[in-house]
Amino acid sequence: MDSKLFIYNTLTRKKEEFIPINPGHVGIYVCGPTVYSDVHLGNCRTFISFDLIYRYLLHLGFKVRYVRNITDAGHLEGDRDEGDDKFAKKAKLEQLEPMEIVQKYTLAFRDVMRIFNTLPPSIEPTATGHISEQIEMIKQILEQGYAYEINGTVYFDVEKYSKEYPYGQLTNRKLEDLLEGTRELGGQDEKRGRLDFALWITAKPETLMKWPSPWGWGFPGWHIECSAMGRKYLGDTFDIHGGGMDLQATHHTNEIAQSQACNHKAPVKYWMHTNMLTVNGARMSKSAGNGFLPNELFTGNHPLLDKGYSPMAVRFFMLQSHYRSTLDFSNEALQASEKGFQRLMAANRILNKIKASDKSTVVVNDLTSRIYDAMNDDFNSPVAIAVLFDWVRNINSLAEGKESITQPDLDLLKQTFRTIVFDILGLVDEQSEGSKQELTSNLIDMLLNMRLEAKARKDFSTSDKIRDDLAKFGVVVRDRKDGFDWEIS
RNA sequence: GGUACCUUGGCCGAGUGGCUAGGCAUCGGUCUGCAAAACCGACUACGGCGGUUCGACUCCGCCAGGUACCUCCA
Repeated sequence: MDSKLFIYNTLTRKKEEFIPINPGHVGIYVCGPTVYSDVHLGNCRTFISFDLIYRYLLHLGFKVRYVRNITDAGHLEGDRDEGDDKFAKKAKLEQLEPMEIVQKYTLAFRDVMRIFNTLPPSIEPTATGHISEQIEMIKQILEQGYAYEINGTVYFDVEKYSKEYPYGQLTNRKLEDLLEGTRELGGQDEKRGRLDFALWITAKPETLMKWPSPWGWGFPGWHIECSAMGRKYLGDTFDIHGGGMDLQATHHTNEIAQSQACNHKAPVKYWMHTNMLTVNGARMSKSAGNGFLPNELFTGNHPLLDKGYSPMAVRFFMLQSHYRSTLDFSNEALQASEKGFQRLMAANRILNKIKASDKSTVVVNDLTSRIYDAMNDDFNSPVAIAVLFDWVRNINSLAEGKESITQPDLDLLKQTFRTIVFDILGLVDEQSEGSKQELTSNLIDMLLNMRLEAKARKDFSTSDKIRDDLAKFGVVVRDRKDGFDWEIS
């Protein structure tokens, strides 16, 4: 492909041509979940978006190292340093060891990711597994004079840093504005500057997860893990760093500051941020209590849901909007996507029934080029899906003989269509999976062949009975000119 | 309060200075023993008020409404 890939870079607020640092290779870091509770659908959206991005980069032939961390340490509640550690708090609540909490929710997270058919990252590093790297980085930042220690806690000196580097560049803000916007913090604060944040936090007697450090027993601040692990696995400067938009202002801003202060290099070339999933216009979040758990969605067991939705219908729903747009979550929207998704899958099956002829009235290359145009424009999956639906129409017309296609073109169409749908968009035809399904499908075929015979001898009462009985089990039958078609509703 | 962003047809959602995605729903028609599916066709929108322009939904300004961030959250 000689067409160019463009990526919207939060740093410059523009779409920029993607030029990897090392030709042919891409290093990408995505902020993963904090595993002290179940991930909700909003979290899933971000990881599904980056899965699309990962898949497309792979498709383009890049050798990609995709790093997505698991945050399993630290994370104070509130910006004051007297907050509780999330893991310790949750551990107390569930009467478990903090690492039991971590294990439980890490496994649950991976299950959910698998259900949504996301590819596993190349490396999934944990914060607790990289304490020494984080301590090392903090030492380096201290040595360079961008941090200070007070009573075993190490703070990053934002004001000193901002004299040399643009601190608020990721959100296009000036330091003065940020200072102005900082709220009054109640109580005493040992930090020198209002914007300073902790790199290392001293352990209190009740702190459960703590490690020895040059500053005594403690645990790492939230932001340092990504700086340390990104550097370790992807280098001082790497290609893409991603995460949800909610991380942009604080987490990523501080990450840049730490890395820059330590390495004196911009850590990342392209910053990518995915937008929020909303419910009735408001952001889905843990604290707001409007989160949906994946399982509630699959089963429909939630007051706001009319019914359950399959994982692939949900994935498709998410891919139908652009990753930088908010996406509003509703029954109607979900149902529309579910039907569209089924139509797409049906077209894929119909593809197998098309017979080649001696000339083509459709231009397969149109599909290919339009898909690349869409995806190269900042991974525009909704436009790609629109193109796919134009071809759903073509595929149906081909099956009905209204259009014709040669064998080489048909082979190309099948290959292209499936590459897009399954490899790039990462969808799965849930209906055609597994051996049990195969048996079911054979049984249904058998019954429908009997029905065909009944119809041939005009025994419509029998043929209707077969159809109606199948309908009772949820099998929808459709007659076709050359036989039949069915699906499980 | 500060800083950004958003407002598209019944719903969801792309996008562009002129050629007006797509999905779902709805209404006609074709096909069918009936039904469904499929196909064909219809419905042609861009918050309000000004401005720039030959021309704006797309650019600028103001207003209204909304959202996010500034505090843990993808």
